Amino acid sequence: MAIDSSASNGSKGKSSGSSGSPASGTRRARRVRMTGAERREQLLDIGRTLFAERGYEGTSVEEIAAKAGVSKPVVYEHFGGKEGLYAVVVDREMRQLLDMVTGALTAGHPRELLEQAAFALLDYIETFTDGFRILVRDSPVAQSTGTFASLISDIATQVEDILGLEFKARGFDPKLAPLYAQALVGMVALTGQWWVDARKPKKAEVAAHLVNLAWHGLGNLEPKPRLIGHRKN
Amino acid sequence: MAIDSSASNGSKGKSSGSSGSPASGTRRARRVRMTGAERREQLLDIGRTLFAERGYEGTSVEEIAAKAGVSKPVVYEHFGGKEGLYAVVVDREMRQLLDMVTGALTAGHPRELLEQAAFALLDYIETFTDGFRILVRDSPVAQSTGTFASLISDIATQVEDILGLEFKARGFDPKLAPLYAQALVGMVALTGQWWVDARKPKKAEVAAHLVNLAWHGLGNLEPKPRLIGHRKN
DNA sequence: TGCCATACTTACGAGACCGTAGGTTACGGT
DNA sequence: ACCGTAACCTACGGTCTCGTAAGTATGGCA
Repeated sequence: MAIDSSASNGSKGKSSGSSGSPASGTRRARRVRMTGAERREQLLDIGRTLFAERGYEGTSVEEIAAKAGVSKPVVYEHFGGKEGLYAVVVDREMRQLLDMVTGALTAGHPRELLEQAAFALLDYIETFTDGFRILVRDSPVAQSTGTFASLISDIATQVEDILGLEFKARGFDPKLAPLYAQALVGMVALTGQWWVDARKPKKAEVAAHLVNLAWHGLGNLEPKPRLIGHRKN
Repeated sequence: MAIDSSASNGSKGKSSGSSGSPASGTRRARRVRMTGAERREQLLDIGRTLFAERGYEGTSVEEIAAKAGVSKPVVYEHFGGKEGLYAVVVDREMRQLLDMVTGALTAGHPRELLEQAAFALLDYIETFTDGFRILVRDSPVAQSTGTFASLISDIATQVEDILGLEFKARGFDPKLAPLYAQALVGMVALTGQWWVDARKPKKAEVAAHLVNLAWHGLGNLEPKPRLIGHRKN
């Protein structure tokens, strides 16, 4: 419950490294038996992958353990069970996504905020695809919190606040802010979900077009939208 | 494989009706033993409800049978198994939704099309909430077809065609049509998902605002958007 | 070198669930 | 009143999975 370094060593099977600078403290690199923390991270990694591709119920503890090269009780030792592991995986992903999006929603002009948030979400999706897949799927445990819908709503709430202010300043009904917030977030989220598979335009371009649509509308689309902040990747 | 009447008698448990005009042909109303078709419809109804709230893997055949007041083999008799029943449920829902949306995408002006499609989706969500929940969840069987993503893509493809023409006429790159189509569909779909729970503004109003956003953009929002076609419910 | 904590294993109990074999009851026509 | 068919049931085999009990190896440290 304390470790939070996103180390994520991608070792699978039992192949051992060749040489190596000592990774942590006085420990040697080549070994089968891991530190508690190392094993924990490895299990989280594997769990995330499997949960992403098979869902919660479709993944068995034995499978996770096997892929990590250990036996079931190890998993129970670390996380108390399947739900425990799943909870940690989901929690970390939600944190990650929320941090990225929230971080993007701090600058100034609403249009910039929109642009940054859209880009941030796409960035998260690209970087943590498995996590995104897990969040999109339905969480069996913890209906109230932990759902993707609740996460989306969480983000939407932040957008709401921004929109609410803007609406007030422009004389619109602020009660409609949630609706528009939801629509905007939904637009970006589902576009992201689509973009996960068909990565046709580049991330920045997708973001630019999303902003274009959201800001100008179909009636006044710009032919060649550009992001204000210049991003490369 | 032939019945398609959406009768959906909501009988649960074993309580028998009181009086009653004969429902079909010469049969009496009060009876425990149903016709094959009746039982089939009932099982589909119950299955849809349970799948909607617990997901595919979270629902057991025994549970479905129990809720219908019969035993497992009846389910196997009708649908050959859990997957069979699920497949029929999903198929019907996809058909329903696709019909409604496709039907809404036949008129003339793009803006009208957008308006009608948005309304159609909201209408489907309101009327067949359970079905929508099932479609939104992930289908375990049949990865290629049957997924919500594929359905969304299916709808998005139709929107693509419309947008593609419009883009060409306006001198935009038609290759971007998929992106904008996905964004629009995503906007409406996730707003609908949100609206399922918090039914705050009325359906028509939501549709009007969605059209407002999609058409004018945040930069040129109309204060009081109205639907062109006047709908009541 | 021997000890001891930590990492890890084998083996198993308990329960859930799918799917089926074979038998039973009610309904409708004759 | 009888009989066949369609609807339905009890009971069970087999598989899968979670979770636990009890025992084994490994590696640092006195």
